[in-house]
Amino acid sequence: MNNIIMHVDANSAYLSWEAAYRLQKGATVDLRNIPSVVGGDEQSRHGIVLAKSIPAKKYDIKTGEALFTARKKCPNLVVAPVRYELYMMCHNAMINILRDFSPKVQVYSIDEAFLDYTGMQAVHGDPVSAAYKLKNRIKNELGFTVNVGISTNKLLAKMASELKKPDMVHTIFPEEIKQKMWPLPVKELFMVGRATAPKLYRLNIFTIGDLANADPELLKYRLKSWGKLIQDYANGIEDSPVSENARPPIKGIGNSTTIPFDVDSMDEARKVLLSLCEMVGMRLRQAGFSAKLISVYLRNSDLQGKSHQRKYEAATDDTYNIFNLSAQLMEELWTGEPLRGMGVQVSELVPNDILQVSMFDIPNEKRRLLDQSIDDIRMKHGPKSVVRSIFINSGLSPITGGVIEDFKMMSSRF
DNA sequence: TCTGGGGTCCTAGGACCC
DNA sequence: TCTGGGGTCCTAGGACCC
Repeated sequence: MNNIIMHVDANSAYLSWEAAYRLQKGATVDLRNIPSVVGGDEQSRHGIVLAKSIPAKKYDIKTGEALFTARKKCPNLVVAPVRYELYMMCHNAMINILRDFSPKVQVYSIDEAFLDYTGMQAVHGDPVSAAYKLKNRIKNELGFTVNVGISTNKLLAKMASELKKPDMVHTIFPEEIKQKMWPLPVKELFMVGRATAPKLYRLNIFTIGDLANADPELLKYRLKSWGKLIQDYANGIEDSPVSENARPPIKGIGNSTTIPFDVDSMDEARKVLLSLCEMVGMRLRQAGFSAKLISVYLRNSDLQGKSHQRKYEAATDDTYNIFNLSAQLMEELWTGEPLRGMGVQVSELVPNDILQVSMFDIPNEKRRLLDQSIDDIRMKHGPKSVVRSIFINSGLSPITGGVIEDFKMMSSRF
């Protein structure tokens, strides 16, 4: 018997959620019906479009583009600020409804999830009518719309949910691939991004169908293993399971930020780094891991990025250690050009409970207790309740990044 | 006036060892 | 001074996703 998989995708998630929230608060205008976007704060150089309404799309406004250019395309564009706590609430409410339709739900991102409907027909009826019920329940109870894609695997379900939007149910069953998926531009295929698409164009591959029927040897020669992966996808071949709640163990924790002004002194650079390390350290300790690999990322005013990393035999979760090691890496990497952005990433994580060495390290033990009590206060009273004095009057945030509680992105691959 | 922030996975090339 | 190949580890960068 065939599997039945659904993919549920909230339409223009951040924007719809903001719109629903405003209506609930008594707003008279629905952001979804006017040209509007959710975007960052331009004053602190975080000014990009994160989500757009359908009317905004008509002005050719694109997700990821600068707010400035978006407003040039549409002078009366409404810009709403980012509100992650709201998004988390909407996410949770949406997932709870999905769980009523099947116990096997895989959260894929903040606004997408897979649902394994195999064997659920006896309870909720045929897949298409169940999908309509699900979609309408979300619309009626939560006030926003979703697209539902239905097929026999995750790839096809996801491709189906991305057909016409919003508020729609689509199927792409294997026998429908040729008719519904092959005519689409090849860049619409999952895993064909802005680097792969031009390579395919040069091979005269313009549609998903072209890719499906291309010479496998040619693809292998030009695109290595990637060629095989995307050709399989073009043919609807994919068989990863819907893995409910099985959160894969985290591999790394990173924080990066665009600084409101270009940094050109070592002193300032160290402060930014420290504010990033504070959050990395806290999240690392909260997750119960220590890290062996530390990596620093710098971005200059031309938006060129570079990184430098080093592996340490002694794993650490100590903010002070992480900061010192990353500061050293930064000094080795930085040639003094003005910096627009910086990042710190730790990986090669070791669970603290199997790590004993640092327990015997008395000087570290003292700092460990300090970190722990600061974490406790910050968890209770907010991340900025304890602030290092060097940040006072610095124009810099004393702690940056990752406030979004316990939310984890899944792998970008199935 | 330019383009955020969080992830995962893969690959190329060099170092080093046998 | 010149001559191998294989395996593994490491780093930097690039690919993709939302």
